[in-house]
Amino acid sequence: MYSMLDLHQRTSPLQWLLIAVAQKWVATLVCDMKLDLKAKRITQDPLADISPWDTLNWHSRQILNDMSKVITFRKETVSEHRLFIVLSGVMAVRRELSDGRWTFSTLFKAGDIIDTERHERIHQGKLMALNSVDVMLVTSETFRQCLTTTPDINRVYSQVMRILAERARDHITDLACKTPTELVASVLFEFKRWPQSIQINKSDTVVLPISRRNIAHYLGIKPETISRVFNKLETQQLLQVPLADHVIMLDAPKIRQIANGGHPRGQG
Amino acid sequence: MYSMLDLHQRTSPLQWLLIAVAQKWVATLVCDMKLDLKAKRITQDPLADISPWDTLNWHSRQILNDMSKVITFRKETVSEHRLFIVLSGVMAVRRELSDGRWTFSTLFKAGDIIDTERHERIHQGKLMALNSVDVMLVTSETFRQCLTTTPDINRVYSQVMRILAERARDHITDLACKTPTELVASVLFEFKRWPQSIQINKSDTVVLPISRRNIAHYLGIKPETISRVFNKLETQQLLQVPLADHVIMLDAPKIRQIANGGHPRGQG
DNA sequence: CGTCACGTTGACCCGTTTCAATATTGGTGG
DNA sequence: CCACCAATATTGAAACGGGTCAACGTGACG
Repeated sequence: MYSMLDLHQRTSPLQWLLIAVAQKWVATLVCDMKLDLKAKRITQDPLADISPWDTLNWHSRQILNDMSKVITFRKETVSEHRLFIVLSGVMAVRRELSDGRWTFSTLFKAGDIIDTERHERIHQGKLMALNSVDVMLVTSETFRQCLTTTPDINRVYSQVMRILAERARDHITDLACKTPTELVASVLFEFKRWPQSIQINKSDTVVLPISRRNIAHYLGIKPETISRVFNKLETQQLLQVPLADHVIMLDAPKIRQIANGGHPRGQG
Repeated sequence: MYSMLDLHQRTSPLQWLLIAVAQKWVATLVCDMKLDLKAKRITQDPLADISPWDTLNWHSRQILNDMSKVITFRKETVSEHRLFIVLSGVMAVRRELSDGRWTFSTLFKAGDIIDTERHERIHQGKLMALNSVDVMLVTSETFRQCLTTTPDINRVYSQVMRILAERARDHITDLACKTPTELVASVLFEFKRWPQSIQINKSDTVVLPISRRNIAHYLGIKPETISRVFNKLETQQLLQVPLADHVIMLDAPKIRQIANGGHPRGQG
């Protein structure tokens, strides 16, 4: 940049050309630097793009970033940490019965905060990464203190916790009354709302973020049943399954209707 | 009291008798007054006896009491309030599907805080009293502000919220993998942990705090199934059901084992 | 005494699980 | 690039479990 200013002092036609070329080159260089800076800023402030943490003011995010570090769980990893924010991927609480049956009681996606520190009771289940998962690790004491000192963070924290409680109640409702067909229809819409890792322009395409086997464990049914449900819905022209993890909703309203209880027992 | 002192000034045998009678009368009167005072204190500080709110210091409880009022929901009442602490009785979130099926997704007992204020989504289900329920009503703004200004209250609040989240995950696990027999066994222990309205000296007796019909809706099964399960467990000498809402555990360890997954499909 | 809600019992049957076999996918290394 | 393996997904057949429905018993209440 300084050399460019120097060039300006003594101008000749050739030099003008050189200057023009140099300017262009420098411009692209600066542009690249800006992009690089932006990329760097994003990696340093990963919450900026994740709802609802993007509603934090810059200062609050700065506090959070300063007290935390970003780490990655590889697929199938069990986390010993019990307090962090999910940045990408899917984590789950795996809970087991004594004879080996188990379920994913909760799924956590980007933006969710996982706060399952032990209180009096011991067994809470394992925290597992179903994908490669980026998380933002915070230390318990600092974070708890920060919740009392920074109302902005407390606001978002309690908002997320209430959304999670609401999702849990949704899930309970599903498990308690829905038939497998309705369960699958519901979970399609649940995944549809999630931030898709692969951006699909077709808005009616849902990318299943986890394997069907894991979906089955989340819904409390068997993988075979999920397969049969997809078959049935496909023959009814309600959806298409071009790939194992891609579902195209052909008749979203009808699927929505099924998800809300439109397929009780005794309707084939 | 003053008149009694007056009597003391001029003593005669008859007066002594009168004094004695009067003293006794006054004593019982004072005693009654003390009881009354104590009752009044309890009604003024209802959190003093309810875990985990009893761990609050006196000052914090005073703050909570000052900002709130105690009201009673009668049985079957639907509450429009969405933020309060349960003092006695059982409340539930009733959620429905479009075709009439419904479940109690969450049960709230004494000590639980109900904080289901709406965020972006609309339908969260109805808050219902399954009993006569005393609650401590707080105004949202005051309470939220208080959470930021009083760490003591914030501590208990987040403790309760985490316990509730944990209970939700328990419930999800139950619904997702357990057979009806295991569900019923589980719910017996859940109720066993609750503060019993009627104190039973026999520690192995569980008083069902809600009707079997409602238990069925909570567990996502039918009342008929619950009845059959009790029959089966009774013929296996594991428990006794002297009254419809009293269950005596004859073999608590075995029932515990069943609750944790000791009765999968295919075991009769 | 009638009504109503709740709980119980029995018979039947649909649907999900179970089990087994096969097809498909994805990853690894030659 | 292909072969190979493991994990996952699919398909079929059979069995059992809990849902459904109907009828009856019971207790609370006016």
